[in-house]
Amino acid sequence: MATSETEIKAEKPLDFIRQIIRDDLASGKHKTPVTRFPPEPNGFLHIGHAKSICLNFGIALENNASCNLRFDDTNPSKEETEYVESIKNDVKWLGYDWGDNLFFSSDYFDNLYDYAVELIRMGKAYVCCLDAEEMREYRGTLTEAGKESPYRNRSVEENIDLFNRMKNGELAEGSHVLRAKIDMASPNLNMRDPVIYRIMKVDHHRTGSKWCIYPMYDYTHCISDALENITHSLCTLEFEDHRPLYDWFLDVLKTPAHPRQIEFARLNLSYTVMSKRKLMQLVSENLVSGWDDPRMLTISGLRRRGYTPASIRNFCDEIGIGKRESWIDMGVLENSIRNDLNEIAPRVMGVLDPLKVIITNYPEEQTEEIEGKNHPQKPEMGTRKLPFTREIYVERSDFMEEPPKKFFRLGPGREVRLRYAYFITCTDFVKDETTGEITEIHCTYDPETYGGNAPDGRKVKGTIHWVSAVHGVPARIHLYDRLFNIENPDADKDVNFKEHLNPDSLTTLTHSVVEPSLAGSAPGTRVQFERQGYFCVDKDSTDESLIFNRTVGLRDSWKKKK
RNA sequence: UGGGGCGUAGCCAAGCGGUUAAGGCACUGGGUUUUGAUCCCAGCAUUCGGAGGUUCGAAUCCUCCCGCCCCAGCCA
Repeated sequence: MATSETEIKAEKPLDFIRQIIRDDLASGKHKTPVTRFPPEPNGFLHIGHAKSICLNFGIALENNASCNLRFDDTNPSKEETEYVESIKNDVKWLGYDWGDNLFFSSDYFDNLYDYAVELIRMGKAYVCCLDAEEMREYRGTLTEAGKESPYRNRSVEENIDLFNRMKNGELAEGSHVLRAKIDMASPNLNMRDPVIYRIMKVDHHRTGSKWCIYPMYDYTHCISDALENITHSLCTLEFEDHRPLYDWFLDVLKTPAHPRQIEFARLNLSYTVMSKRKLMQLVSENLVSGWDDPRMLTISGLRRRGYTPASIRNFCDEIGIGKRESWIDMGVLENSIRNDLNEIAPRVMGVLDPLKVIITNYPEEQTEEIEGKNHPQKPEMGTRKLPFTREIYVERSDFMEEPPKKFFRLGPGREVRLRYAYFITCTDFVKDETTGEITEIHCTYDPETYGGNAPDGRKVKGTIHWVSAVHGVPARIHLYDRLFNIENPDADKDVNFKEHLNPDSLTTLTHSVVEPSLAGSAPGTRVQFERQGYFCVDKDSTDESLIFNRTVGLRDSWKKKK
């Protein structure tokens, strides 16, 4: 087992980042890699973050190295402790461990301040009094160089004094910023004297009221990486233009280490949105039930939906790491959870939309205990007893009054197998003439077919699932479909993404009946309802009121054909 | 029309001057099956955005062209 796994890993080609790391190790540039996952605590983690988490922690694991969890908390106006806890929880749930390496950018506020003073002393930074509007004008455009700020050549002393007064809260928000002195004519806008500190008279979730100036991302991130001795700082493509700035700070400040920033493409999934802002909007406008709504592609949503950590890790592994902006089909994610659940989920029977069947030749008071396999390919998963009675429920969709030829289920005069039980033949049905609804069907069973085989060798094409009407346990079932009804809800800039919300993304079934072995199932329990799909007991489920969430349906080639 | 990136099948993605251009998803056909599931087997790019060039040999190197993405927050 261990051998075959390592063989598989050895065969799998390395992505370009792992190749770089392998080369850096081979050349002796680094003894061991150190990575980091740097979320901003301003929202919940989603499947896109999982890609980054699996990359960074995965590299650490493969190299027996460490990956730091660092909260990038430089903007106290947007960040909250609540998110810190949810993020830690989600990373842990995904199966990763940062050990003692839990950090916050705010841990480095003192260092960052000292480095800023050093920049000023070197004549590489200055306090600028341009307001936001003016600064934009001075910055120039994509095709025209910017103009130098009139404050660009203040003396070191004046800059030190002003920066000090910024820090001491003597100056108003927006009135002054500290800027790096680089090159207003650079074709890279990030190099046109970027702001490195701004005044924000806001309490910080960790440092309280200690600071009223806060450092900007570009300045903070590279130095934080250097202070933590990160070797490879992995981020998404939009930061490619920031790399020269990343390197500039570290070169000028001569930090003890100079990590290498490498950019990779972020994950895009069809039929969903991935930006934290939009997810936040869905939550705050109650378009979903919360961050953990099972339709949300947040880690907590996927967890509640029934996804396993392994399935998410496999998914991330499968989609690979590259620099092309790609769109992954939702089916790939669904496939990864099916693959995992197919192996581990016990099979059970549950009738989502019940239709009563009366087996007219079965004794009224009789109950038989029929044995069902918990997994047809894995006898080690054991068996369970299924009570069989004269009245049972079957799936409404398993009966048709006028079935087409290829319909291998119940219809007038047709014979099917009840899974693990008997062959039954439909003899009659009752229909509500006003609504046209079939209210019950009558069948006879063949006592010779106990267990599901006919001694005379006769075959049936269909096997359907069932639950005893007297022993069945009522349940509420949530069926989920994609949250949006078009592949890319963000594509059209003129149409709000919310216009594309799928009105049928949630279907609640309140009259479902499941087999009695499921009574009292604990939240988080995952099963396969045979012929239906994989389901997970919802966190709000109780012994009195069972709730199942459909994680994903089974592949259905019959539905496809229709 | 500045700068930085990216183009291999319907969707991902290997490939790193000499291979029949990996693999997965999807799709199609067949087999097994007491889940129309799973599993198994087979098929699925004479061609790598386009055009030239270098070379005995190019998806891989060079040139030009085309297309797409990102950048003008005191957000990250």
